[in-house]
Amino acid sequence: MHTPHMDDSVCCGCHLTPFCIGSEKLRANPEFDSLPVKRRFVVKKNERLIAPNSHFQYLFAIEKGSIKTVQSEADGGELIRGFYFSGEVLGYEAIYSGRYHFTAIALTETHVCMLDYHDFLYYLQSNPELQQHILYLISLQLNVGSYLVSTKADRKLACFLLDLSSRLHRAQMHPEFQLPMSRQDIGNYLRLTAETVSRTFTRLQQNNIISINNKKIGLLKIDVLRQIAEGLTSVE
Amino acid sequence: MHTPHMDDSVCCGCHLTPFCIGSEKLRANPEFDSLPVKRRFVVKKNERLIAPNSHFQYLFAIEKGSIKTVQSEADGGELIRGFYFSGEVLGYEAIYSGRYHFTAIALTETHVCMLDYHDFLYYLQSNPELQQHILYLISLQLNVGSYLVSTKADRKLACFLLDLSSRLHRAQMHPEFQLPMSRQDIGNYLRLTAETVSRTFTRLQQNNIISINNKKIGLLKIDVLRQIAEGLTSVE
DNA sequence: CGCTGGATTGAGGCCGATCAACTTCAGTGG
DNA sequence: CCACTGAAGTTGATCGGCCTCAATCCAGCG
Repeated sequence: MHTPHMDDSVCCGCHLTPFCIGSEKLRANPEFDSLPVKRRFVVKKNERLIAPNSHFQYLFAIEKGSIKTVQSEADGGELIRGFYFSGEVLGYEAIYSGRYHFTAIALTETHVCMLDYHDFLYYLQSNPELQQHILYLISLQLNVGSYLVSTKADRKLACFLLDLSSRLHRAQMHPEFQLPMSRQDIGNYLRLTAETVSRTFTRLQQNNIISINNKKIGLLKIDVLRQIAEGLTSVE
Repeated sequence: MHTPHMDDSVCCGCHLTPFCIGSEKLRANPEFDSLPVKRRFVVKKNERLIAPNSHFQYLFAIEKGSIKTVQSEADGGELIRGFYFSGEVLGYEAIYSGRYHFTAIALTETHVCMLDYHDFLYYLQSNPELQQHILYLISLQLNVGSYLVSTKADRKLACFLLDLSSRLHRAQMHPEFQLPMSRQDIGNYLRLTAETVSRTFTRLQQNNIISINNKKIGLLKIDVLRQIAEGLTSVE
């Protein structure tokens, strides 16, 4: 991990905020402890947050920014396991094995909170609401990226764009947004080549379903995009 | 759900057994409560355990047998989301939405325990060890089926067979086993056609990497199979 | 201004889907 | 026990979509 510098800005929150310092609830009931946040810091673009195969110790809450987790394959290829955006929590996959079987890299400047997992477990004991909430969050995680199994490229990309449009802005659906990752990253995630991603974007644009200008995406016909995402239509 | 009949046989356990009736630990410390098991019953082959889109209320622990979860798609196709075998627990995916977005069907006669989720949460409060254990189990679940994103058919199937060989017998790796599901089910899970599954099996057999006789599988060269699973080699 | 890496576009080949024929298997009833 | 039947599995021929490789375009930046 590159030497991160501490973050003294105002926290804009994450999925664990209800249990964290300064939440409404905790201010009203100072007898409750807050989540044991180890420290907050900033990871710069293209810097590494987690080294591959390193020992699992922390969950990372992303306050602001975007992260990719990358698994290098035996054949030399790189597989992107997931993208994580503002508000989301990263690291659950590593609990079972005690190791992060991936590298985590910031796609944009990213503000992160570290939560020591053992402290977290200890805090969990005294907080049944968090017990329920954490099961909810991991359950959500189990359903993320289920569209990866689609076979058609246009379907995968339609799902991907719809997914991004709601996750990039803290679950608020936005029809316009900036792609934080490259075509290659998208391809590595969806198991397509960058060329196929590019071609499919072009076709979607030619049909006026999306607009695309480098990394700037606009969803023009969301209903059509949803139909493609469900496999009911194709482009061209 | 078809009218299930109660199971009065001896329990052979599941991933939650350490917290359940009759475990070593609980017999030694009778002051601890046991997990609130609602009831045990048997689901016959091809019968339904969970109706599609039904309200989430229970986690299901599979004591013995095999289950598939099926999601019907808008285009009429059927996607198999997962297979569950002896010892495994089914239902985490439904926590976040409060609904099972799938059908669960028994592939073979299956013995199941129902756990009411609200009772489970209540029990969880008083049991930090279970808190830790359940996070471990769901973390494991997050990593199941990660090989689905492979692009090549032989690679998917190699991963699938290795996965099955260890999961079918309570995490004990067995080089010989019986496939509980059809070629079509395998295809729907791996996003291949039944024809491709059949052809790939045949090629693996011709190279003496596996033996296959209808549903009976033997893994002859596990090291080679692992290489294929990692994308280092192909068949033929 | 040229450099560099990402993005786009084009031509050709391969793998898995599709469609169809055939074989094998499991279950049923005579 | 065998004959029948429908489902599951295998095998073959063809087609199409994505990959591959290569050239070009473009944006950001010194």
